[in-house]
Amino acid sequence: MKKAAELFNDFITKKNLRMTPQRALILDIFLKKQGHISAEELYDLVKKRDPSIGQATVYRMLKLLSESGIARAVEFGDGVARYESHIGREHHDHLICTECNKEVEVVDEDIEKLQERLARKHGFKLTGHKMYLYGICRQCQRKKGG
Amino acid sequence: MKKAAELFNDFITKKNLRMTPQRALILDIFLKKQGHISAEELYDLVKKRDPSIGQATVYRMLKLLSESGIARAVEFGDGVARYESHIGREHHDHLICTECNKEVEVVDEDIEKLQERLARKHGFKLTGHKMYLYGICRQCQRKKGG
DNA sequence: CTCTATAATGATTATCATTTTCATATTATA
DNA sequence: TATAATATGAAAATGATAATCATTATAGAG
Repeated sequence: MKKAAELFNDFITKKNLRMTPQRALILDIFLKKQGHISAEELYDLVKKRDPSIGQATVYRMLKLLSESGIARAVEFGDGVARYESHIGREHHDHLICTECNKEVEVVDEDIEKLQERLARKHGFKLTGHKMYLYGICRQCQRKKGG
Repeated sequence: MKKAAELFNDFITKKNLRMTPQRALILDIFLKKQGHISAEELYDLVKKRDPSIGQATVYRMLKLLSESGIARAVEFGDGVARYESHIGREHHDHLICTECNKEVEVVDEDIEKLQERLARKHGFKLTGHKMYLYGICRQCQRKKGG
């Protein structure tokens, strides 16, 4: 938690921006929330603690969090941007059940290595990736079978 | 080309929908366009051939194309949905240069196998995936270096 | 071929997430 | 504190997509 707050302060300073109570509160709430969160969900949480904060501020803050590398966007293809904390968390990809929308965070070192290799083969220097695996989870397979 | 048109006809029939000149034209243009295309880009192309076609029809058609398995959505995270032909084309993933937005279609059989394995490990039956690799292409690396 | 029920069309409006605007308030600093 | 720049919140604007609805076109029955 502390590390992220420091990182954000560094970012703010470097960019000649300013720390404000609103930003501090939004950062705090964002970091405490695990998993992914949309701007609106975050706004709802923020409002509970300070109803005077506007949602434009939340949107603006999410942009700053992304730029600073503290948050990163996760696309689910439903037209809503979601963000997750990118600091103090392991990198992971997403395994999603297309029946019940359950989501599991996964990592596979071998895949990561092959991604590097694949990019290099095409002359690219890999800087990041997003991988979404879609399938049917155990429970939903049972449901369908029964 | 022919195969996709037949597939769409089968889909249309099975769903008790109807083939129309508009749908035929949009399908034709969609199939001829390689790479990915947004609803608006497709609409612009369609308008050139028949200015009377409305964009609602294009949106509706893209939905049908997705449902029928002829098109599939590609997310680029810029808030615009793009589609690409999914028939008569090899499956592929995307390698994108974050500097110049150049995009290369890639496939790696080893990665595909590991994805299967990873999903299975979590009890999922894999039905599909999306993988986006982000990096800096050769030219842009040079540019930065020079 | 004609009739008929139903689906498709296109123009328009609505929706929903996100961004911008702008007047006001707050901040860091001199 | 005074000042210049940035941040805020409310509201309006935007942009992509979806829904509405009156009209038109289609497939199949006869």
